[in-house]
Amino acid sequence: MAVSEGLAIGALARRTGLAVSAIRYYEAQGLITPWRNAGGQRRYQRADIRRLSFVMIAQQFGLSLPEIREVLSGLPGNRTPTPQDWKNISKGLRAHLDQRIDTLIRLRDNLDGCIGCGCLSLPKCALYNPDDRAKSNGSGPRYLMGDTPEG
Amino acid sequence: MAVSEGLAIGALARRTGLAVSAIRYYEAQGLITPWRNAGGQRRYQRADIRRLSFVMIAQQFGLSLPEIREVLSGLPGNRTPTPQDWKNISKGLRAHLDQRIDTLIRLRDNLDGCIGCGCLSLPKCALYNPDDRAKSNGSGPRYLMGDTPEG
DNA sequence: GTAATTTCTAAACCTAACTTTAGGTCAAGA
DNA sequence: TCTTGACCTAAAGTTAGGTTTAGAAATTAC
Repeated sequence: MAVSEGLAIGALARRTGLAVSAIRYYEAQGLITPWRNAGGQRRYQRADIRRLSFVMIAQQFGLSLPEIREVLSGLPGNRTPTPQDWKNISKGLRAHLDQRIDTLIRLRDNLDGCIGCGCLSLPKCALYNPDDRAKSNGSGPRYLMGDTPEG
Repeated sequence: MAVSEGLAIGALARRTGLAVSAIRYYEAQGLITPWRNAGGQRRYQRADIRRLSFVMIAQQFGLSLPEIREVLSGLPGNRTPTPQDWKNISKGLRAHLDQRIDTLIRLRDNLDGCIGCGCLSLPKCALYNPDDRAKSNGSGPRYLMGDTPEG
C-alpha cells in the first residue's frame, strides 16, 4: 500500500477518533475534500488527520461547522499545510476564545451583584440585554430579571 | 383588572422579551406552572417574570432546560420566592459558570503551545483528549492533531 | 476463489429548543 | 353586539450536528 494511495475512511476514523459517518458529514459540509480511488471509495491525505483534529478542537472552542470551514479556508489549497500555516489560522481561534472567556467572566462577575444583590430591580443590571441575546432578534428591549422595582 | 387575575401570556411575553410559543414550551418542560382562568387561558404571577428571566440567564450560562428545572426546584413552592431564595439557587449557577470558565482558560492557554508550537506531534499535547470529548464515548484514545511526528 | 470486511449512496431518524400552522375559542373595546 | 385581537391545542416544521438503516459494490483475508 503505497503512500500515494492515501488513507481509507475507516483508517482516518481510527486515527482521529471520529465516526465514519461524521467524516462523511464533514465532507458534505465542505470541511474536508478527499479524492476517490478506482472503485469510488474515499481516500485521504495524511495531513487530513491534522485537519480533522483542528475541526474537533475548534468545536470545543464553540465554533460552528460553517465558522470552522471559514477558518480552514485560510489554509493553502495547493500544498500540504506547514506548521506556520496552522499557526496562522490558529490566531483567529485564539481571538474567538478570548472573546468568549471575557463574556463569561463578565457574566460571572455580575451574577452576585445582580441575582444575588437583593434588589432584583434591573434594567440597571449588567445581565440586562447581554450580547448574544441582543443580536439574536429584534423584538425590542429585554428586561432580564426585569420586574418593576416594587415587584 | 385586579392583581389576583394575573398576567396573560402575551403580557408575560412582552415583559420578558420571550416569544409566546417559548413560554408555552417552557411550561411543557416543567419550568413554569401557570393557572387557568375561567375561559381556559393561562394566567401568570408577577413573580414568574423573574422566574423566566432566571431561565434566560441560566441558558446563557450554558445550562440545558432540564438542568434549569433542577435548579429552580430549589425555590420554595408554597410562596413567592424572596431575594434570599434567588440568592441561594444562584450559588449553583456560579459554580457551573466557574467550571466552564476554567475549562476555556485551560484550552486557551494550551492553544499557542499546541497548534501554534510547530511540533504538532501530539499525544503530548494538552488538547489531547479533553474532558468533554473523553466522556462522550468509549471508542478508544483520541489523537487530536494526532499525526505521527514525521507526518 | 470465496468469505468477511469495508465502503458506497440515499434517505430516514435523533435531540434540543423552539417556531409555525391550522382550525377554533375567548376577551375587550366601540 | 359585533368585531378584532389574543389565546387555545395538536401536530408538523426548523436548525445543528450527527447516527442509523438498507441494499449494493469494492476490498481484504484466508
